[in-house]
Amino acid sequence: MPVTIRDVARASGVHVSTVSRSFSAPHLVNPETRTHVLAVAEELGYRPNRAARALITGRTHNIGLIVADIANPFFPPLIKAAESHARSRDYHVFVADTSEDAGVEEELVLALAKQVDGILLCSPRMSNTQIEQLSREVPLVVVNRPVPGLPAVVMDLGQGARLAVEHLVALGHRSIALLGGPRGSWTNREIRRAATLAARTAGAELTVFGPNPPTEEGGAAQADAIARAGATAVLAYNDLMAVGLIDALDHNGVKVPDQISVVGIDDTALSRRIRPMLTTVATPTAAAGRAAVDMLLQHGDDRRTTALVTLQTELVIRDSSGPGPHRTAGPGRRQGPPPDGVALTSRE
Amino acid sequence: MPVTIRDVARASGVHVSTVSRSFSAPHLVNPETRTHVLAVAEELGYRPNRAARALITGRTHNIGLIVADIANPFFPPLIKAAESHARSRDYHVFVADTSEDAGVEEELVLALAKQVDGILLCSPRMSNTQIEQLSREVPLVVVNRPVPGLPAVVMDLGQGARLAVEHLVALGHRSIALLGGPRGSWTNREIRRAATLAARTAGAELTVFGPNPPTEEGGAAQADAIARAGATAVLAYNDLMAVGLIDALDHNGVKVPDQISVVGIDDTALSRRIRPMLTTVATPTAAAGRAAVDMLLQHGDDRRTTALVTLQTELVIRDSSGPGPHRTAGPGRRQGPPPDGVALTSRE
DNA sequence: TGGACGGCTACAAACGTTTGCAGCAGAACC
DNA sequence: GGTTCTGCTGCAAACGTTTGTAGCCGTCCA
Repeated sequence: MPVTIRDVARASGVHVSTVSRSFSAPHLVNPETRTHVLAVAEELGYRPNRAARALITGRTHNIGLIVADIANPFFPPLIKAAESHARSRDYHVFVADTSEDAGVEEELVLALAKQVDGILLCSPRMSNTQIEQLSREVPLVVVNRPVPGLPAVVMDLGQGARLAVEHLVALGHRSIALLGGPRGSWTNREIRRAATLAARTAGAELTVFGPNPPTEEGGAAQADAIARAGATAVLAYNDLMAVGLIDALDHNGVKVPDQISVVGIDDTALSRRIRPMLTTVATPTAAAGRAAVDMLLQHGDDRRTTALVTLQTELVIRDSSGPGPHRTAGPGRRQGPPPDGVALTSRE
Repeated sequence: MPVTIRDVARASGVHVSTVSRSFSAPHLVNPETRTHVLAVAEELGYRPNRAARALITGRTHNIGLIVADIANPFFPPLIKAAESHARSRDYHVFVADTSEDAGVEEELVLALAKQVDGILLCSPRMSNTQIEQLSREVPLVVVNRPVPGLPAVVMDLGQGARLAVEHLVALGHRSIALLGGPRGSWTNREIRRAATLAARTAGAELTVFGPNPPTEEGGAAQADAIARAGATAVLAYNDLMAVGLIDALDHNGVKVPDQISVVGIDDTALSRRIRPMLTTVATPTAAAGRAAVDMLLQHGDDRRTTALVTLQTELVIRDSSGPGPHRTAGPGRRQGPPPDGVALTSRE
């Protein structure tokens, strides 16, 4: 016995269409009538049925948000920001988790397609062509990967990786390991590309270890290989892997940063919580969530015109990176980007 | 130009009702007809419009999941488990975040009410009467709080707090601080009740510091007061606060566990990542998420009969708790519950 | 051989909205 | 005083499904 628009119409002595317009087209109805209708609706506790509305208007006022792994600390701030931003625009958010599986990803997009006005696809593992294909079923905004012809929000991790490598080289490291992320990740390729270039430019050697699952275990698993290879510094695909690596190194008696420097990526909450505090590349995840929602909601051609939003990253220097064997006189290692607090707040 | 049931009907030469039944009531349609219809539907890429289905059946096949703070590491595993479990039963999940605000909480329940078949209300900050009132609008399952007459899933944190206090007393602590959580949290009251009782029973003194926001800052803020009060051990409302506290103590030159022991609650991923690794009360969050979904989906009277599910907690002893001043001969502090790995997997 | 029945399908109403169109009153204009 | 216009409201169709009912045809049993 939920109260419908008809109940409100009856109780306020007007036609349903007038009630409808009182809500969705106020300028078409007499102000007096409208306030009366709204009062009655309020009293009856009327809430429009969005399914019915969706049926006729074709717009659900829902959006989908698909991530690889909710439990990965990179995503919650993004989800939180996207959800809250969407809600402020009267949209609700379906959240789904693919468990890093491209198949599940596709399935989820298809399953959600008819139920949402668009989908935020975060860090997809599918191929570009698959994504393009799906974008014909439902509007898509891709996060953390540029897909030709589709609106996307990416972090400039090329720059981030370059900053990280330059930082390590400046500290005196010449043999750097890149702890790679998952296969299929654009971010991973981008980091690899930029890090390789930066290392070559700076005259350092960079070795890639991977691909690996983007988890602590993935990082830990490469600890031996990296130590054995004689690298004195590591750039990890993300904070989680950096943490796993540091732990495994520590377990093997290798001290960070004394013997090996480790730099993470993402600046998740985790990076300030572990010891040594993690030097890492900060990515503006909350801003990315909001930007993606904005792109999705400004429908039509606009979406094409602002097709790619690139957000800046920055290096946050903490305690997990220290002097390397080739250290020359130079700036103190604490110099560089502003201290944590400032960096973190100013990024917003 | 999305393909509807009518397109399928036309293309396969049958009536729409036959198409509909081919999907939702297979036994009512001739097997041959059905396979043909399904083939045509597949070929056309037909996906039933859930809004339309919801309109007529009254069931949306969506559920709402409302949490206090997505970024709090306690919630992601719960969300993940709930989402995946719901999806396996062909339900999709709206996730929303209240920012620990009771007002937003109510608003969200109402906003979601018409759009879902039920809502999982996690760690609500509202009053019981408010919750009961809302449950007349939409089926509710409460997590982390028992509400009379409503189905609920709770963790036995009374037991957890007791175990923690007994552990600390066994280590020789007689002056214990309880780092309280947020006002309005049932869990907080429960912990307080059980810890107080356990301390009294064991002949120890327990002082409550709080309420506090359930964040690192909330924990850090009480570090001075706790140290000044001369407590030698602390039981914190959650891991996040424990971490903040440990950090602040460390910053003041107070060593954990040498000078003060700290025990957390929740066993979030964080607790194994920080140093010292956190002794904490493990809560089965993933199991809670699944149980809550199950309770919600077994509609009708059943929901009443299994109105309260209580999940067991257990103490996971790690490195943040150590001997206190009144240590007597006794079991080594490493004894007790099984080691991490076992405890963590067996809990599932 | 007639009737009952069972298996299958078509018909049409309904779900709760939105929205183009028509109608109506009064104001404004000439 | 007629016409046009404006502001408001009612009417009814439509959105894409589900589902109760009725109809058809063939089979079975007596």
